[in-house]
Amino acid sequence: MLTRLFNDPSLLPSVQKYSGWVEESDDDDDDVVPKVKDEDQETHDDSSDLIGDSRTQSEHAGEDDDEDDDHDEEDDGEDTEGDRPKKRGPKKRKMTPARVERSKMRRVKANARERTRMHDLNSALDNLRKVVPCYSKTQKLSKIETLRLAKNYIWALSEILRCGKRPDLVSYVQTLCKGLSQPTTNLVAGCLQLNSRNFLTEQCQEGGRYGSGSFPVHSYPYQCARLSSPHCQTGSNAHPLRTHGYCSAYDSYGGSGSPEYNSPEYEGPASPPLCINGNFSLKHQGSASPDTERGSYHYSMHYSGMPGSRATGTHNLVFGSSGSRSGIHSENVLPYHDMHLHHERAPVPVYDELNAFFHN
DNA sequence: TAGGCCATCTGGTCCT
DNA sequence: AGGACCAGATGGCCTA
Repeated sequence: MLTRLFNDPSLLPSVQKYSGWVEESDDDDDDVVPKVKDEDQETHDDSSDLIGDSRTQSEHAGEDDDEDDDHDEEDDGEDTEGDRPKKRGPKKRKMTPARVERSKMRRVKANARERTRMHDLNSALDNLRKVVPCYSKTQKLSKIETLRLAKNYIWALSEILRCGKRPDLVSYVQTLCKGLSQPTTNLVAGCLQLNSRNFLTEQCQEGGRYGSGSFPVHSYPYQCARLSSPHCQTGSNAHPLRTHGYCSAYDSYGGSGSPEYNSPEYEGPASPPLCINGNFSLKHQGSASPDTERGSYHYSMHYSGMPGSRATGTHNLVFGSSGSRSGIHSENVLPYHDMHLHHERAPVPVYDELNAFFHN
C-alpha cells in the first residue's frame, strides 16, 4: 500500500492525511482510525522524502497562485514543455493548498460516510443473524456464513411452505448446512439437536451428492449430548457448543429455566424456533398461551405479509426421507432465482398453518 | 505462524 | 458537485 501511495501522485492527499490528520478528523469518533494513524505515522514520516518528490509536481507548483484556488491551470509551460505536443483531454487543475484542503475534507467526509454505510450494513447483518437458526451473541457467525445460512434457511422454509409437509430433520439440517463451513455446520447441527456425525455419515453414504468435500466425516468433534435429552443440560458442559455460548432455538424457547435465559451473554431475540424434530411442541408445555404467543410472534413476524392461501402440496418433496432427498438442490444445480419461481408457482400457507407444522 | 475474518481507507464509477 | 456503491489494499485480531 505504501508503495502504491508513494508511486501514485494522485494519492497524495491520502498520504498527507495519514501524516497529519489527527486534527482534521472532525466527525470521526471511531477508535480504529487513530490506531491506524499512529501506526503509520512513523512509516510515512520515513517516506516523507518520497512524498516530497510528488508534491513538487502538484502542490509546490500550486503554491505560486494559492491566492486564487479556482484559477485553472493554464499554459504554464507544462503542456508545451519542450517540443512535445500539447496534452489532450481535460486540463488538470493545479492543486492549490485550498483545493488540496477541500479534497482532503471531501475524503474525510467520504470516509465517514463509508464507515456509516458499513456500520449500517453490519447492523442489518446482525439483524439477519438473529432470525436465522443458531443465533449467538457471544460467538457470531461470520458475515459470509450468515448470508449462506440465511439463504439456505429461506430455501428450506420456502420448501416447507411449498410442500406443506414437515421435513425430516436430517434433510432439513443438510439443507441448512449446504455450503457452510465445518464449524458452522457443527453449530447448526448442534443447535438443531442433530448429531452432526450421524448426519454426515448419512450424507456420505449418499455418494457425496451435496459435494463430497463439503462435509468430511472426520474431525467432527461435537457429539450432540442432547440427542437423548431434549433439554439443555443446565449447569453442565456436556455439549461443547454450549461452552461457546450457543443454545439451540429449542433451548431458548422451551427451556425457560435454562441459564441462557438469565445469562448476560445471551441477550436479544433468539433464533427462530424451527426445530423440526417434534421437540418444538415443548413450547406448549403447561399453558399454551404464552408459548403459543411466543411462537406466533415469531412466525407472524416472519410471514406477516403472506397471503392467506393454502399450500397445494402437490410438488415434489424436497424434505422427504432418503428416497426423495434428491430434491435437495445444490447451489450449483438450482440457481437462486429458481427458488423464487417456486413462490410464484405455488401459493404459500398462512403462518398459523405453518405453525401447525411444528406444533403437533 | 498461517489463515480467516474484520474494519477502515481509498479511488473509481454511476447517478442525481 | 456530491453522494452511494463497489472493490482492492492494508493492517489488526484471533485461533488452530
